[in-house]
Amino acid sequence: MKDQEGSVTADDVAALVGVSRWTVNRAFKKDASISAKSREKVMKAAETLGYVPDLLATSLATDRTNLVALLVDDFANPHKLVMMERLTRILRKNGYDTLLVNTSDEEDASAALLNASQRRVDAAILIGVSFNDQSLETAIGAKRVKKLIVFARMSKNENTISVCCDDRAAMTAITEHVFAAGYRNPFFIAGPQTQSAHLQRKEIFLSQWEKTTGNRPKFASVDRYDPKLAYDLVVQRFKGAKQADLPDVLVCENDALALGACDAIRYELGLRVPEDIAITGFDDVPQASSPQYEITTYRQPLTDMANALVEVLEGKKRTKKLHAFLGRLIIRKSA
Amino acid sequence: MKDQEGSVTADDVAALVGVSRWTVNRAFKKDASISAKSREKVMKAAETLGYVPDLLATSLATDRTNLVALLVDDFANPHKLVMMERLTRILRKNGYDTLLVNTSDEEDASAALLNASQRRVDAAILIGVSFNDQSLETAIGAKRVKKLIVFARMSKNENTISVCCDDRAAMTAITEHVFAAGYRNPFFIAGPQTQSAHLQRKEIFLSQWEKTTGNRPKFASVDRYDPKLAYDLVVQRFKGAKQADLPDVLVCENDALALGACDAIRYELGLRVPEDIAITGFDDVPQASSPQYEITTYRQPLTDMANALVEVLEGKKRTKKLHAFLGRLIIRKSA
DNA sequence: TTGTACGCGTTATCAG
DNA sequence: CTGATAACGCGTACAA
Repeated sequence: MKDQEGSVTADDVAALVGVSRWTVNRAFKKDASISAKSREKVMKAAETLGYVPDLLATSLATDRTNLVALLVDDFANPHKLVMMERLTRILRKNGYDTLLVNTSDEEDASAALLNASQRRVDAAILIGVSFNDQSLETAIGAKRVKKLIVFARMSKNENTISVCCDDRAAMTAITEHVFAAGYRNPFFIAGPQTQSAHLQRKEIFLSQWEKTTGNRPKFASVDRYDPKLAYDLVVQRFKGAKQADLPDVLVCENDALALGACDAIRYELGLRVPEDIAITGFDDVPQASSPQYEITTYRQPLTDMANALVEVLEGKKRTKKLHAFLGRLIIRKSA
Repeated sequence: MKDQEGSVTADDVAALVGVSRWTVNRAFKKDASISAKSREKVMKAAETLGYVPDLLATSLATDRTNLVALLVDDFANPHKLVMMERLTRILRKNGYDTLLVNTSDEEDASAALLNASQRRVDAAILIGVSFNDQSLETAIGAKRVKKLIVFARMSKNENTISVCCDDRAAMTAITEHVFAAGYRNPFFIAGPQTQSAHLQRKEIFLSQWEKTTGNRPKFASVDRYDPKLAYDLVVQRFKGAKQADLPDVLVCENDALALGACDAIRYELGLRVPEDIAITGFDDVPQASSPQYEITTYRQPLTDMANALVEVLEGKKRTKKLHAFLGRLIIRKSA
């Protein structure tokens, strides 16, 4: 026999006030036809009883959960922390709660997604990368997930909506800056290459650079956005290389890679940044502005993007497949 | 008129198989009395129809959601990313989903907590710091939250369960190491001081050091676990100070602070780490092992802690108020 | 403005 | 082992 069992229902309040349960419900509904007097009485009683509507029951009845699943897979990328903070805050401000789904473990990924769908999330938001194209298809195919949104990336998938930064404008700005700064021998470090959640940064940079200078830069990619992997890549690729074979600037797909690359240049190649090899990143993670790094980077308009995301959730925006926003180039010392 | 409306219910499956809805349900329940044959038929039909039990309805009926709220407030601390990854993964492995609640905005905090409780989470897990003592009290008082667990911290609150690292053992190890390494003039940098989710590191270090050497170290604290704040603190406190007034080691409450302090020593004071001033941290965040920092730190047994957390959720562990685990000192170059 | 069936999809429990 | 009834807490639609 537990205490009074925490669960106060609308009936309890109704009984106390002396009205029907539905009147109580109306009191909690924004634009319901109820007399101010009734509402006031109800609210007061609710207060003393500690009643609040049960979202579980509400969701079950309305088929709207106000819950979204946030699928994340690369926890090694510090930018994820920034994104999560911004997204959860703005979503909450708009009445949404966030289910954090860790899909870094391939096996669990589909199970996790399935589970989220079983909770009838209003939408699934991908802010990961290497999310299995296959299970994504499955999820959509089964229509279990009402909306699938790819955040901060493009998606070629037909059934998906992308809310992201305008990569073309961004990389153009970076390219122009790098060129104007006098660098002539860039090397591009890319992240994982997937179909479902794609980034065009590499392609855009390569073609822009080729258009400008006539030659196509070399590049390489790593499997995850993990500074350590970028570190290893730089070591393996450039340690002991002849001066002539070294690039004069490393254009990185994002800061996570840039940070690792920067460490490698200094501690493994024994060279200086930017004097010997310059670096650019993307995202403007907090670390990028640390005096140790001072990475020249590009800041995504996260708030705009998050707000657009909300609009997509509410169905305000037309079912446009792509919502792209302009960010800002942040010039620091690294390039 | 939407398509077939995604929502396949047990009734649909039942109709297809030619049994009652309850038989279908039993097929999905681990230890239900149902013939193997029936189950097989049901499962096959479910597969083709794409049926999975609805967790909303299940929760409503069972009063168990298998959902926990993760309350986070200091997103500037990179260790949070590590914790979130570990927790979500282990929770999921044990059948729990995670609601990520951002409480960094004071105003939203209580609303967010209330909202989580309206979803009937099985427990609320605090991995933040400056969580408002007041709203915590409110939450517990209203009995809206069944279990309140403070992760990676101590809590003086009676109605709370702590799952954390043994700070006494940890700080003892750090103290001994620092002393053995020959440092004699330490300065402690602490984080925010709250009641609800407390850390004893400062107190323990101060008393241990005093016991060993006879003098009590000086210390200072910042409002958030943000490298930038530690950076500013070091600058403000030591920039331009006389050699004699400088400590020979900065013992930091965690890596977030250590990283910022390290930057300040090098870039603002123009000194070397560890030659001029050494540093120790806590948590062993990924960055701490970067060649730029090489921070001597202490790694919490996160997996053990997460598993203990699960046991608390399942009610296996006695309602012990505190569950502490032993971590490991990681010695690097910074001290 | 207020009150009344009925349904949302599942589980617990009892009858057959 | 299987079918049926009640209940979880609330929303919609309609009637009063």
